[in-house]
Amino acid sequence: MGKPGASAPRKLPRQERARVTVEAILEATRRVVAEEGRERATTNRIADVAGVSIGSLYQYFPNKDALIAIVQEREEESFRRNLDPRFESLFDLPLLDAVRGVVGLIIDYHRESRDIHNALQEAAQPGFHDALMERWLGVVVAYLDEHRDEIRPTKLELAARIVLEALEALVHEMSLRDPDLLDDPEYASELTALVLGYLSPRPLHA
Amino acid sequence: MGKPGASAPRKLPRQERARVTVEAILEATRRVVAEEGRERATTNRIADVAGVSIGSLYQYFPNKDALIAIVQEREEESFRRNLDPRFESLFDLPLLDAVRGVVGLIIDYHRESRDIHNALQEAAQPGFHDALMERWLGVVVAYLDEHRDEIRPTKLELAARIVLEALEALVHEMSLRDPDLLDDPEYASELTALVLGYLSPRPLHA
Amino acid sequence: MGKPGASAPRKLPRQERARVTVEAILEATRRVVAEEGRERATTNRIADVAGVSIGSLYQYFPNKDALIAIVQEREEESFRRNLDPRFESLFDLPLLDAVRGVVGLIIDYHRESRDIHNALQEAAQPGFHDALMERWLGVVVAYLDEHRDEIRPTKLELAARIVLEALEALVHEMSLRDPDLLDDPEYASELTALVLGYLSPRPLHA
Amino acid sequence: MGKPGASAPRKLPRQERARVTVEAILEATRRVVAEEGRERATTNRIADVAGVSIGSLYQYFPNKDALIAIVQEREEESFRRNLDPRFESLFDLPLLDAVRGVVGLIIDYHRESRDIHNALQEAAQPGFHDALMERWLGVVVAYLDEHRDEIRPTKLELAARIVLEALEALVHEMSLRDPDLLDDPEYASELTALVLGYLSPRPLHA
DNA sequence: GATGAATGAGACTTCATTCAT
DNA sequence: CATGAATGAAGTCTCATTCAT
Repeated sequence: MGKPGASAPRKLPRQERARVTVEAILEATRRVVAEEGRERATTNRIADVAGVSIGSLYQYFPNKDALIAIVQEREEESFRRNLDPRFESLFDLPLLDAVRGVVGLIIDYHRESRDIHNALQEAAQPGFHDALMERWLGVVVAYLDEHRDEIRPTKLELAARIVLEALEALVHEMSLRDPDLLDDPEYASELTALVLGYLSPRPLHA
Repeated sequence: MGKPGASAPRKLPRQERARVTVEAILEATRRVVAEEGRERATTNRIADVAGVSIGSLYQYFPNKDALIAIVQEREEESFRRNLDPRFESLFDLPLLDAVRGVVGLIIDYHRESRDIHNALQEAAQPGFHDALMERWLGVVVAYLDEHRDEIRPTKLELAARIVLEALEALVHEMSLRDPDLLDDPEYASELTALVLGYLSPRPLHA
Repeated sequence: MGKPGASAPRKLPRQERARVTVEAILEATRRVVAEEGRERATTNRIADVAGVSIGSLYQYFPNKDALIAIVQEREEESFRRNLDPRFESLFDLPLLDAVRGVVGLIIDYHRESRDIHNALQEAAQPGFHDALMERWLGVVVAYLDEHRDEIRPTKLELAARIVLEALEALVHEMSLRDPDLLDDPEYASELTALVLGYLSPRPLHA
Repeated sequence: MGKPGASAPRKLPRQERARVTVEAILEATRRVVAEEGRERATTNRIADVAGVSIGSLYQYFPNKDALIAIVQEREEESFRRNLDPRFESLFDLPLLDAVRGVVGLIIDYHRESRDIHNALQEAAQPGFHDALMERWLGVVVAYLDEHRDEIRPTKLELAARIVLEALEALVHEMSLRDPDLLDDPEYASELTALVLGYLSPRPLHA
């Protein structure tokens, strides 16, 4: 995973009790990182919030970085499980609906995960963002390829990247700056317009 | 500024010598943060790079956060001075040219300032980004207002925000992930297409 | 023994199963200490190597020091059983052969037990060395007494100590620094010469 | 140097005050290691004994190992300065006097430095012993070479090693076990006899 | 009895900040 | 004013030992 400490728990919990502890630590990490930021997320604080001794934390995680990396992976995995199916189901829809769907999906995603997403992204690590982006990119490229004659751009990978990155950034920013906007249908429809306008074959400056 | 001990130097330098010292410290901070990242930017390291004793640093800056805040402000100010005039000069151009100009401006901006921008943004502090955004927003809104009849969106502030945020994010991402793309005219033209497509009055799904 | 909680198992194993456990722990301790050094010999590691839970370890040994003390005693005991008979059998031989025999014995001893001997000696505890020394000293003194008229020294205890200590030290050093020398018959013969030269009644500087 | 942390102070003291601090730390290390053993020699304890904050310790020494390595080097250096000249001056004397001199020297050396020598040797590091041994070995070999026709051994390096190692070990042991013996002239004369008997050309078992 | 989960004192080290010179 | 020495809270991590199951 690039960074040190990798991701394998140093000891696998055998008893139920231990599984609870591990879970508490992971959840505490998630919360502390999300709510108080990465700087505040000291191992002592995490152990504290988890209601567990510092020793227990190190019984299951080899070091702080590994712990945070694991939380990150889990977050990612969780989003993967939630969003990927919804995302892929948009595949069969016509352009307009597909775009609307993607916009909605990204908005939902940020609504749910604002804090953790944000705090984790703060890290230098590749993070979420990239993983998501990477996986979705392929799907979008394939979709654009299938609808090649309905759209203007020809460099599909570039186009896909522009679309996804723009949506992600815009929603992300808004989720930080003006969260209420996420619930405003007009915002969603403007984002849809942004994407459709970009893809649209019509002459731009006739 | 959110943080304590914000941004006023604790003591204004009276003598020339002192002004030089303050300058050295600020420049050292900038360099260390930009080149070695925020973690490595300890006050002792900064003083060292500045060729100044740690005591002197604290003579002029009440604490580390304030020091960094000031550097941030100065960076911002510097960009303001460089970019604002160029930005405002686009004001008089027709839509197409104006958009092209803004795209070029943002690309230039990131080309020059990747490291420092990036390192500072890492902070939780509002940062650059926002300041820039805030100021430009007004200009863009005004411009859109003047060209109201050439564009589709009616909520001008929202539209301006979408445009600026999308451009900023896309260029920022690319500057990190694929810096060479910043020099590719095709990338610039796609970004232009994105914005024009969004603003364009033509019916999107007639 | 100087240290607290010295050397009595906190609980004597009644069942066969328990005896096996105790044995496994002691053997694991021996191996870990010998092969990985005293620093690596944590109680958890020992329990692990013994294939036993840490709880079991503490069921039979009150603390780490006691555990190691016991291992030490057993090592000593083992050498006692192996070497003492051979040592005592030299008793009846004439001086030259007796000395040769002792030299050979000490060399063998170190060849076999370099690691454990070494690792245990590292401890501040009196250790092996002394126990061995103490027991053998008496035998040597008795022997010298019997051969009183063939040797120069009259303070027999001092002489015995000098002889044994010199041999032990020289072999020990060589076993660490140049182990191959232990197999070189010339080394053995030089050691023999050292002892005989010391004991020899002949005028040294006539 | 072998071990980590090397030996360069991380920062050279400029002011007299700092030099005093550094000295206090080194002396405290020496004392704590000598009097309480290596295990007890924690950096906090050392700082405490030095009457200095833990931060000051780390201002001048990069880590514990380096600190101890430096103390070791200094000890060695100190002995070098004290003993080497005396040792080399024995060079010109006839065999009997030279041996007596060496015995005396080694006894003096241990009388002065029992504790520190002992504690430092405990370490796995090459240590004192070896350094001393190595340097002296050459001198002794040269001496034996010059007196080649007065002595029996022909493998001079081996002989030198046996002599030095035996003396060192015997004196070392005695300094731990029966320190008063170090002041007993009879002990010295027995050691002399040991060496002379070994070197003596007379047939041992004619 | 056995297991292994849990504990927490304490070791090492960093770094923002103060203070004597 | 400038210097840099000194401080110590706080962070990461280990490991002997206890305790619930």
